[in-house]
Amino acid sequence: MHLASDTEYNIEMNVSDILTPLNEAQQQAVSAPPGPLLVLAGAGSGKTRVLTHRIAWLVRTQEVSPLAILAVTFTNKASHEMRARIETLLDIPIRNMWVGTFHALCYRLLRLHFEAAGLPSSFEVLDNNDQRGLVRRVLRGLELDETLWPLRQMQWMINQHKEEGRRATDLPEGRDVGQQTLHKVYVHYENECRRLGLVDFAELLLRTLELFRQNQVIREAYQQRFEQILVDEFQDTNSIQYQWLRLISKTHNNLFAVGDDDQSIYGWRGARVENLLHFEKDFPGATVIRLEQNYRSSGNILNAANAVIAKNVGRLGKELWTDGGAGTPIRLYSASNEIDEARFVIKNIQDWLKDGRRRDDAAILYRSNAQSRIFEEELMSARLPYQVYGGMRFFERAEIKNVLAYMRLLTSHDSDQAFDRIVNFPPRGIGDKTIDVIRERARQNEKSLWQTSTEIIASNELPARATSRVREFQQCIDSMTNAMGGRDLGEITEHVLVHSGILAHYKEQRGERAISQVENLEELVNAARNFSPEEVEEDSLAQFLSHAALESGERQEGEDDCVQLMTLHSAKGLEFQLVFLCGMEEGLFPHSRSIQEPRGIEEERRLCYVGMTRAREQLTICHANSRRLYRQVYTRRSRFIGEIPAEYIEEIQATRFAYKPPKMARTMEKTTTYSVNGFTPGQQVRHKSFGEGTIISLEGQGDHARINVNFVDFGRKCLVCAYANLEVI
DNA sequence: ATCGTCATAATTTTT
DNA sequence: TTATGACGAT
Repeated sequence: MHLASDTEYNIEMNVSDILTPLNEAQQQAVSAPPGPLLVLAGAGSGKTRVLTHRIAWLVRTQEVSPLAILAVTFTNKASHEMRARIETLLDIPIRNMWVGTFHALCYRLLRLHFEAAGLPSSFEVLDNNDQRGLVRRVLRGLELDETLWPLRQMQWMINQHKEEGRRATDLPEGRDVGQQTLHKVYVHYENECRRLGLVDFAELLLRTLELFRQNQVIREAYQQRFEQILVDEFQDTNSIQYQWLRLISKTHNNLFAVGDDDQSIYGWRGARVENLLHFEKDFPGATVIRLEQNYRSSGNILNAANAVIAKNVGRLGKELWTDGGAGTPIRLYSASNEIDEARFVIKNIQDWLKDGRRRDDAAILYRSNAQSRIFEEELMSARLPYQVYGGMRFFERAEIKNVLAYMRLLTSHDSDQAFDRIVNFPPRGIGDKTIDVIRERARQNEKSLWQTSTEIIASNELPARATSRVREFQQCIDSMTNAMGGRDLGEITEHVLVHSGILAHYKEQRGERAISQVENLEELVNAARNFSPEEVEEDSLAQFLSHAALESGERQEGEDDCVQLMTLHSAKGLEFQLVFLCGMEEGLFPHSRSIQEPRGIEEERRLCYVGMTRAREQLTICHANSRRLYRQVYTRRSRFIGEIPAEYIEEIQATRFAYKPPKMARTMEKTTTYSVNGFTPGQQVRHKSFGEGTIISLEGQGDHARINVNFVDFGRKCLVCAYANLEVI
C-alpha cells in the first residue's frame, strides 16, 4: 500500500549488496562498530532500510546469530514489514527471531515466565475497551458518580501513571479529593486486575520490567542472550519502554536506536522525546549518525518543511535535502468555509485523476476525525471511492469480541471477564438482577462468577426461571467445551458461532449493519482457520485469543484504489504523491488545547512537519475563512501557514475555481444537487423491493428528481423520486 | 427484560 | 453530527 518504502528486493542479496545500495550516511550506520548508536533518520530518509540492512549486515558479516538479535517496533504493521524485509534480505526463515512490538515481545516474555512474574498461566490481555469496562465496574463498586469522575479520564490517568512506571502504591494518597479518589480507583483497579488475572497494555510492559528488575536469573539470561538490540521510532518510547531497553541492553551495550525527534507526535500519551535527546548523555560513547538525504519529496516541500520545523527549539537539528528538483510550489487555498474546502480538494483530485493517476496516491489529511465527514459527503456525491483510516478494527468489533469471549470461557470457565460479557448475550433472559446477585456472592466468597453460578443453581435461592436460565447457559458452555476435542481452531470457532446462538442472533437482525456483522463472523472463522500459531507447543486457541488482543487486526477493508482520508497522526510513516493538508486554522490546528503551553505548540508543529513531509510531488494546504465544527467557529488561519516562507508558496485564487458558494449559493446548491425532497447523498434508505441502500447522488428537482441508490442486495439503481417511495432509515 | 428516547459531550491513537 | 449512556415506558 502506501507504507513508505524504498526499492523492492526481488533477488537474493549477497554480502556486498547489503551496503552498495545505500548512501554514505546509511552505510555508516549499517556498518557501524559495536556500541550504542543513534540514527537520526529524517522523514523519507530510508530508516526501515537502514534497520533491516543493519540486521542483515550483522548476521552476514559479523556472524551474529539471528537469535541474538532483538528488534523492537511500535506497531504490528512495522514489525511485519521488518520481518518480511529481513527474510528477503537474508533469505533464511527467521521465525524464531525476536522481532516484534514492545507489547508482543513483553507478552511473549510473560507467557514464558508467568510464574516468576506473578501471573496465573491463564492471564488475559485487556484491550482498551475491556479496560474501560473494568474501570467502570470499579467506579460503580466505589459508588462514584460518573459525571463527577468521568470514566475516560480515570482510565486515562491510570494509564498515564502506569506508563511512567508508577503503581497505585507508589502514588501519594494525595491532598485534594481528586488525587485521593484517583488513588482509590487505581488501587481498586489494580486489585481487580490481580484477582481476575487481567493484564492491560501498559501492564504488559511494566510487569516485564519489574520481572527483569526483581529476577536476576531471568534478567541476566536475556541480557546475555541479546547481543544486538534495535529499536524503531525511538522518539516514541515512553518511560517504561526506555528503562526496559536500557536494562536489557546492559551487558552487550549494543543499542541501535533509530528515530526522529522532529516526528515526535505522541508526547500526549507518554512518549518522551527526551529519551532521544539525551541519548548521548545516557549512553556514554554513543555515536550519532544523521540521515538527511530525502528520497521522497520535492525540494520545495522539503525546504518549506525545514523552515517550519526550524521554529522549534531544543531539537537535535537536522535538515532534509534532496538531489531531485524543486518540483511545483506548495499551493495554498483559502476556502470560504468547510464545504468550499472539500469541493476544492475533490475537484483537484478529479483533475489529477484525469492525468491517469491513481486515487490511492492522493491523501486528504486533517487534524481531527470530525473533519472527515464533509469530505466523505463530497466524495460520495462525486462518486469517488475513498477510504477513511482509523475506524474500528476487526478484533475490536463487538460481534467478534462476543465470540472470542465464548472461546475464552471454553478454555477457562473462571474468566469473569468473558462470563460477564456473554452471560446474557445473545439475550437469554438472564437480567441485571440475576447477574448482580451472582456478582455480589462471587465477591463475598472470592470465587469466580462461573463457580458462583454453579453454587447458586444448586442452592435454589433464585427464582425458578432465573435458575433454569443460568443452568441452561452453563450447559450450553459445557457442551461446547466437550465438543472442542479433536477439532481445529476453525471448527471450534464455527461450532461456537452456531451453538452460542450468536450467528442466529445477528442473522435475525435487519439492516446493513447486521449484514456486515454476519460477514465479520464468517471472516472470523476464516481467520481462525488460517491462523498459524507461533509456538507449536502452546495451546493454539489461547494463542489465537492473545493474537486478537495484541493485533487488533486490519483496519476496515479498503477497496483497491481509493482516495485516502486520515488524521495527521495516522499518516505518520506513509507517503503519497498528492497530499492535501486541510483545516489549517488556529484552534483546530494547532489545536486549542495545545495552544496554552509552548510544548504543546511544538508538538503540533512537529505534526505539521509530519504532514508536510508525507507528500512526494504536490502539497496543497487549505484553510477556511469560516469553519463550523461542533459548536465552534474557526476563522483565523493557522500560524503554521505563516511559518512557510512565501517563496515556496503559490496562492490559489478562489475565483479561479468558480464554485465558492457561501450561504446564498449554498442553499441553492442544496436544492439542486445536494438535497432533494429531504434526500441527501450518503443517506441510508429502504425500498419496498430492493431493500436497503445508500443514496449516491441526486439529479433534478422536485418529484421528477432522479435518485441514485446503491442497494445492499441489488447494486446501483436509478429511481424517480416520486415513484420510488423511499424511506429514510 | 428490553426497547426507545433524550441529553450530553467531543483532539490526536497504538498496543 | 454522532455516539454513548441514563432513564423511563412497555
